[in-house]
Amino acid sequence: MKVSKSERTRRTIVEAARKLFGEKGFDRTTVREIASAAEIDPALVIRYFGSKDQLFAQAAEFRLDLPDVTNVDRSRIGEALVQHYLAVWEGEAGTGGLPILLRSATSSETAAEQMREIFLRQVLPAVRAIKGGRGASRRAALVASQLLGVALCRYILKFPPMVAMPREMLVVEVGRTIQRYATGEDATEG
Amino acid sequence: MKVSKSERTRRTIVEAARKLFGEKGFDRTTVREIASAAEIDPALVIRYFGSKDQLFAQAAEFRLDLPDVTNVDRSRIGEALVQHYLAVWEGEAGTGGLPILLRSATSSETAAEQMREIFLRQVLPAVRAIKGGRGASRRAALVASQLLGVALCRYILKFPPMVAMPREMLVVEVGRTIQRYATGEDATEG
DNA sequence: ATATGAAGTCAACGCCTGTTGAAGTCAACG
DNA sequence: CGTTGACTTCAACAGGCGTTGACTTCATAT
Repeated sequence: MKVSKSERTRRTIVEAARKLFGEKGFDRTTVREIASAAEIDPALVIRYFGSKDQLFAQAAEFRLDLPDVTNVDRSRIGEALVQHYLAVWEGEAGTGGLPILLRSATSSETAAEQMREIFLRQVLPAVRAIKGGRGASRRAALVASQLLGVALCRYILKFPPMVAMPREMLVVEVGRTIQRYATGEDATEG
Repeated sequence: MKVSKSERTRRTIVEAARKLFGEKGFDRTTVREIASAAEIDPALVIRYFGSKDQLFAQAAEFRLDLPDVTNVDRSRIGEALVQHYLAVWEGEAGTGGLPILLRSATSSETAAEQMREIFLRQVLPAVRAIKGGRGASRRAALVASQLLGVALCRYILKFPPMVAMPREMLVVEVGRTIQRYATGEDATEG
């Protein structure tokens, strides 16, 4: 079963939208720009997705896919999480859901709400799986704060030392923090 | 020497601008809204500040005023920094420079550049003062990532557990992380 | 009282935005 | 060939934006 022509255009539009939303955020991306990048008419964007907001909602959808850490060396859980997280950010190269949301969530309540959803449905369960208990939601929030902070400084604000830092160093340094937040205990040395 | 009338209006405008920029970011705040909040004509805003961008630049200016930690118990430097940082955020209640910049820096390169300036001129020197050495800029970047991440989750994205967490708990938990990043060593217990 | 200059208002410009409905194109099918 | 139906374009609307220049208001100083 081949994909219909309309389905192909839909995807072209979403791809263009992802790229632009991820680079400039919701407000600074216009329907006309998206259409131009997809080499079609602006009206078609609306016809396919109803409105700019609905297109954004669709473009921003994604799964964080935190790795299963139940069979990872317990003292290396933090590193494993950071490793995966950075790979997600660098892999999707501006077309992924996280950059899109982070770029827009500081000024759009809708996007902020989507971030809270992701925290609730994807980060919190993962942290709970590592170590349950009454403090799980707090620990998850601390984990999220450190991970989002790293992405903010490295990929969005582009603080030079943060950009220059090799990935492995981040994995080790930030990994230790995540380890403590997620498990409640410090990582053992080297 | 009394303040002239024009000076008073100038300040009214900046105050209104600070409030709105801090709540909704640069793009979603209009000159007309600012004027309306200041109870004057939109044209006056431009007359006084030249353009919306110049008004923003002025409204976003601020000093982080990181405390002098040279005479603080060395094992409590992290806590002291977090304590001060949270006080800044909660004190300025949406009218301070940091919320304004953070709300806009994800989609405005100008605002992002201002954030890099603050990192360079205010955070980096403070971290260097605690412990110099070749890794100071990296450690400062890690400090910034954690602090900005906390503000993002607590004041902007409003992750419920992060909002609910008492300030003292944040000071202790995040303080430990900042302690390690800033000094290169862990905090001693209790 | 009248002139002066600052302080503030008004209406409008040109531009860009998301969105709409009618018209057009083109391949598939009777 | 002619007609359908999916796919796409075109031109335009209504509204909001930052910004401008001419006008009014008003306190002050001569």
